[in-house]
Amino acid sequence: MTETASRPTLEAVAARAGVSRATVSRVVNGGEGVRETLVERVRRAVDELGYVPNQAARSLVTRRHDAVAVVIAEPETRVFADPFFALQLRGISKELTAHDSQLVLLLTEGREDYARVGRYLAGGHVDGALVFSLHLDDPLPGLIHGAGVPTVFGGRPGWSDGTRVNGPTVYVDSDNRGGARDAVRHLVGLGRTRIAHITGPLDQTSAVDRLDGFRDVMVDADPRLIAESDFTPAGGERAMRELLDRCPELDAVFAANDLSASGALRVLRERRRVPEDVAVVGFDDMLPVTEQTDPPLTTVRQDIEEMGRLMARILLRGLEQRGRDERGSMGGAPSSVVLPTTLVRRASA
Amino acid sequence: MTETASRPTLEAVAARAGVSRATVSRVVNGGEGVRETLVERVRRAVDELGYVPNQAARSLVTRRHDAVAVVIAEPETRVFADPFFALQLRGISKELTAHDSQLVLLLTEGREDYARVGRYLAGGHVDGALVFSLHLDDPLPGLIHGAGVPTVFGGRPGWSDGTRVNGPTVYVDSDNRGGARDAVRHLVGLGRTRIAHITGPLDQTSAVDRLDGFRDVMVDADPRLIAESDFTPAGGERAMRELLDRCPELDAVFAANDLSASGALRVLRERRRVPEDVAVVGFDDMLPVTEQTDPPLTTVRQDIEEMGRLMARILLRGLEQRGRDERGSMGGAPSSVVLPTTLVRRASA
DNA sequence: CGCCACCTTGAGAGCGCTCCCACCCACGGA
DNA sequence: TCCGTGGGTGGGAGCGCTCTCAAGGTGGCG
Repeated sequence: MTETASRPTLEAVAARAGVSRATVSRVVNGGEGVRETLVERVRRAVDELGYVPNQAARSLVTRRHDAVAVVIAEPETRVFADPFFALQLRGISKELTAHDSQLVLLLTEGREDYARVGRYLAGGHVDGALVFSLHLDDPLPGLIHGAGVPTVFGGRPGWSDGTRVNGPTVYVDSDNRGGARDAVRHLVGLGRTRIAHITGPLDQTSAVDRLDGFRDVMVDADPRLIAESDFTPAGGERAMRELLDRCPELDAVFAANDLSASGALRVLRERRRVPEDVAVVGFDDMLPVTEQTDPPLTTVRQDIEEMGRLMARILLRGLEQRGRDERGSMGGAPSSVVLPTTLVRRASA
Repeated sequence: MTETASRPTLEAVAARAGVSRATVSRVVNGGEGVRETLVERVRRAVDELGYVPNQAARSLVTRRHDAVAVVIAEPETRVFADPFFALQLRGISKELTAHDSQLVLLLTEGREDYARVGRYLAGGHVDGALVFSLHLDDPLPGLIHGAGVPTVFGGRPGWSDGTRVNGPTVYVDSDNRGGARDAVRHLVGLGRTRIAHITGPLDQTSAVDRLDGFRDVMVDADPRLIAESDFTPAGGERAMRELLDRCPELDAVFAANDLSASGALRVLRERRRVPEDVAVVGFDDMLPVTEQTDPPLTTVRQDIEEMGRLMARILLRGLEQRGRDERGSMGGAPSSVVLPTTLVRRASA
């Protein structure tokens, strides 16, 4: 804890450089249309005084904040057990930094917090928002729409009745369905015929999409070969036991994520040989998990950091646009992006 | 991406409620010294108009931001592989939320980013900072001190020459040394005599402290029983192999964290029985790791979320103090806190 | 009945900045 | 020589809020 010195103002710099506030302001903001000698002089004054613009004063007039909120709506502890968000945050952070924007992190603990988030966003503290981890029928998109803040979602928001609440929604997502298809096709290509699926929590579109991808390939899959789970290792164990009970003859498992695959693998190791008897494929390619399972896990890679970066990029581009044409030319409304996935072969399948 | 409506101002609320701006301001900020009937009236006007105070305008005059920066200075990818930060963030977030403060996240990628962080902090955008993951001789504390921002560190900062750069530094840390002692004593209590230690990266005070704790108990430990590592599972594997080579007769291992313990365990499983031949203790009690190793890992628990919460609490308290006595009464300068750890017995030792 | 004290309210200044607009000063062409 | 043009500069308003201070109203007490 140390003392804050009172910081120099534009006025002070102007006085020192012997020019007006307006000129200093121009220099500080790029120096367009100011004689080179003056620019020099002002720059020197800025350095000497250690001047740093007061962001509050600036925002007050520009109505820009150079800040973006990142909303992580995930009450469950699970989130913190996997590096998913950390990676996305990292991608976001990099992109925002490159655009001199700040990252305001809003973590919610259950839906009671939604009101707070809504209030904050409506309060015009940030230029835009990046929102994660929505569940089916989540009220957050509606809330955010109400707040009137430009937003990009991480993962496709979904509603159980298939409608969109309002307006177009921009999101960045992985090609979960396509990736799942690739995974299952790979198993088929290995000659497996009794392929099981351990799902994620089906109130998340990513889990639903992966299940759909599974079904795309296994068109009339025996329902006993599908076990609902929750993306956790423990859940994966449970589901795997269930599957083995119901269908001892299964010869492959596609788990909706690496974590649940690792749980499944633990169970399988006691009763089967992997991949000889049962081949296993995961999803995500979370390195610390996939490389250290026994055997190493074949999985579907998605570039999580890139997703984060892309979300930020799309949002910032939208904000720029919006700033440029004062009265919304419908020109380049940003649209959603679905990133491709790739199958990563390791030993488990 | 949606449109921002122009938001109502204090003025508008005042007009609607038929009072002055000053009165509305009073009500919005707690309503002290305003007649109850007026408070009512203003509150209603606020609701009807959906008024939300403009933070920029407010900060401009109060010089407070109700925002705290969280600086995570960790270039290595490793960070994102363990839930450590996520948990701390969560604790911090909870505490800040309870005090209506926002969390501005500053992630750095290597030291090139330090200047940016320094500039940001010096820019007076936030009321204080919480800083993590310092390494030995890290320039960040100096930078931050220069910026004059009240700061609480996560983990004890350290300098190789044993000095502090300047002024008193406030930090929150676990009792790494004491926890390590407990772990090793537990192994001794189990009758183990040839106890090895897998260290963390020794440019971090936590790793050094744990090593010191190990040495406190194993006063003249054979240096061959100490293997330097890096807190990762892979590093743990490597170190374990090294130890087994050098000292095949070892009968216990204290790993500086759970991740490296899990790596060690993987190696041990192939060559020894755990815990019969070799007992293993970790550190952190990272549930997703400790509960799923084979066998489940005995470890030293630290309450990471609580550390985060405490850091925030100390910082906020300091800020309050500081606000109260305009000219720093030396009264209650906040001081560092070291949290106790507890040994959690599972099957590995 | 008058005076003083206290509580509530409003007026107004000003936080530090941006941005519009008017001004000044070369210039160049008529 | 005079006026028009245009780039460079400064003046000043105002963003939305807080906070000081003075004005007004009320009650208690002499």
